[in-house]
Amino acid sequence: MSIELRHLRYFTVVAEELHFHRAAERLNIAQPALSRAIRSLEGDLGCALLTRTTRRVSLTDAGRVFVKEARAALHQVDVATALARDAADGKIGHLSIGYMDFAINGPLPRILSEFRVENPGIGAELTHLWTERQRTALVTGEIDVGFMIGPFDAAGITTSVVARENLVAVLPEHHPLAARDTLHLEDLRTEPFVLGSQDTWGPFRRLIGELCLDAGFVPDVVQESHSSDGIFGLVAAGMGVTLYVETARHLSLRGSVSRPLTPSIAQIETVAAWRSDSTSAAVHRFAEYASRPLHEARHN
Amino acid sequence: MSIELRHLRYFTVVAEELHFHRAAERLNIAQPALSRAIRSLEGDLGCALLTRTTRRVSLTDAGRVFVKEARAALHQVDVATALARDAADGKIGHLSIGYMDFAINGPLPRILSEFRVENPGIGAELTHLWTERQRTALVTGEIDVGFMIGPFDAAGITTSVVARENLVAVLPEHHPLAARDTLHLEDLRTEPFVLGSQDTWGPFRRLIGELCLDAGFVPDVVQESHSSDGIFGLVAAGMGVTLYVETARHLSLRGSVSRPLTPSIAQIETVAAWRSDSTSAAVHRFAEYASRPLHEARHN
DNA sequence: ATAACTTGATACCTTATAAGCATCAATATG
DNA sequence: CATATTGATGCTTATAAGGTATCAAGTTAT
Repeated sequence: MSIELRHLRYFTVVAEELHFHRAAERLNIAQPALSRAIRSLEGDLGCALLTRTTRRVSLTDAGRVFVKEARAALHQVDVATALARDAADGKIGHLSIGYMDFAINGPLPRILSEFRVENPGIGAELTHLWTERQRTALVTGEIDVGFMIGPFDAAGITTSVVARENLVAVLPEHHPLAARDTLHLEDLRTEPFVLGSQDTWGPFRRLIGELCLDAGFVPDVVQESHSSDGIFGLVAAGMGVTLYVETARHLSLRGSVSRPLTPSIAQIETVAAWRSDSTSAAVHRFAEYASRPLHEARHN
Repeated sequence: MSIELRHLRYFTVVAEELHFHRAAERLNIAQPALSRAIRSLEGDLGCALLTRTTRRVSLTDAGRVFVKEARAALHQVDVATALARDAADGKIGHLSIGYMDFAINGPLPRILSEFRVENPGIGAELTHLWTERQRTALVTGEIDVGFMIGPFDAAGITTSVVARENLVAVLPEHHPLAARDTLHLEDLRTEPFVLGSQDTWGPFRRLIGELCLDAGFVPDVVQESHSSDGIFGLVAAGMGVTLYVETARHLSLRGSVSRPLTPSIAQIETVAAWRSDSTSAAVHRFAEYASRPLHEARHN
């Protein structure tokens, strides 16, 4: 027979007691069973761990070394079980989170920091991915949770709206329209537009296209950029105007200003999304946070 | 049932194969036995380690954590067995060695360094103890090996002569007798003597007393010192002469000179001693070195 | 010196449990 | 829809772990 934890458990107690009867009592077994178990252990090791006279038991050098290491092994098993249970409870784990600009400039930092405080054992890895890329990454398992423009209805995916924001117009700071407190979308009819590139800002581009159509014009897109920073930079440079979510106010807008659109023509939803069948307890824990009522998650 | 190494061994293989049949084959057991063992492990842990469809097996978060830790535990057991065997073979261990001046200035450094090179796993702790103190320390187990003035015949103690040296006379460098190449013991009849203190240099003092008596005089001891350095210092200061073993030549003797005694009147034995019944393999290994034929151990 | 006690080992038997075999249900695959 | 693959289940057997009684060797007390 090979060495089993039973042997280690027994031996560590014998090494402590240096007395088979007392050790057997502590272990709730009979003394002969203990004697045999230790002999079998010694047989497997191929060396004596104890020197026994009929009256006294003492550790050999090998025994002294072995108790120490055996205790370490037993402890390692305890660690293994404890960590497995923690992992199952979601106390430890790992989350791969995808995010896009609206989320990272909006609700994500607060959700994430609260989550990290209450779940210090869960590591999070953030990856910047545009909305449509996140949708496939979720399905392939590349990311566990995605923060994207909603809505996103797909089989096997659960979503939760983490922000619902109005649109604002963003203008170069010396633009004539910047003099007004609020704007109508129609006011932008003849303005050149700076928008996110079609491939990476697809859903938002489509939404804006629809809204403009409703307002009776097709936006004249003169510049595109992949990043929010790029868009704001182009606006600040006077290349055109753009539409963005309210969180734009939180960004540093050197050279550009944002103006609310009246009446409120649309609300942009940012949703958190995860696989409904996720076995990861870390995801379940995170889902709780992302599912908290919106009024807790909003600043406005 | 509690968790056993069997469970860890099985699970790590299943986690590698992600296939019960292949894993069972590698483990040389039947697949149902493996299925049951893993389920029992999961039961003990209180959480699932694997998600199984009838077609595919994959690790849960807990499973991923657990394989890692389980492998560490198994490795720790391997380490424990390997170290126990090494300890039994005397490849690792610890030696507490007592020494007195003649030994540390003579054969001990060479023996010890050879031993350390060939037995890197055995740690040695050196303690300076005068001969008689070593004899009790050996019996009480305070030290494992002693290097002392021989002979030492006692029940349960094995000794080996590691050096056999002639006496030399040590004189202040400007002493009239220093002009001669060799001396007779009788030449020192009227000289003041510097000797080791009676309590710590007992055996050597007695020996010198006897030799002087044989030569027809009682040495006039004017100064005593506990240490060799002290004795040589006093001699160099012109306080008197002393007798020492030949290794004195290897000491830095500023202000003192040594002269062979003719005819050779006695040989001082330095012996290594250890308990004959020592269970320590490290002691057995060391005993081999200390028992090597004397001609290998001598420089003169 | 000897009786009484303590301690680990042994013999024999029982119980627990791990493993094997045959088979099943679920589900991919062509 | 037939076939093959996969993990689970029921039943039986084999193994080994445990218990009781007892022993032999050594220690302690009288």
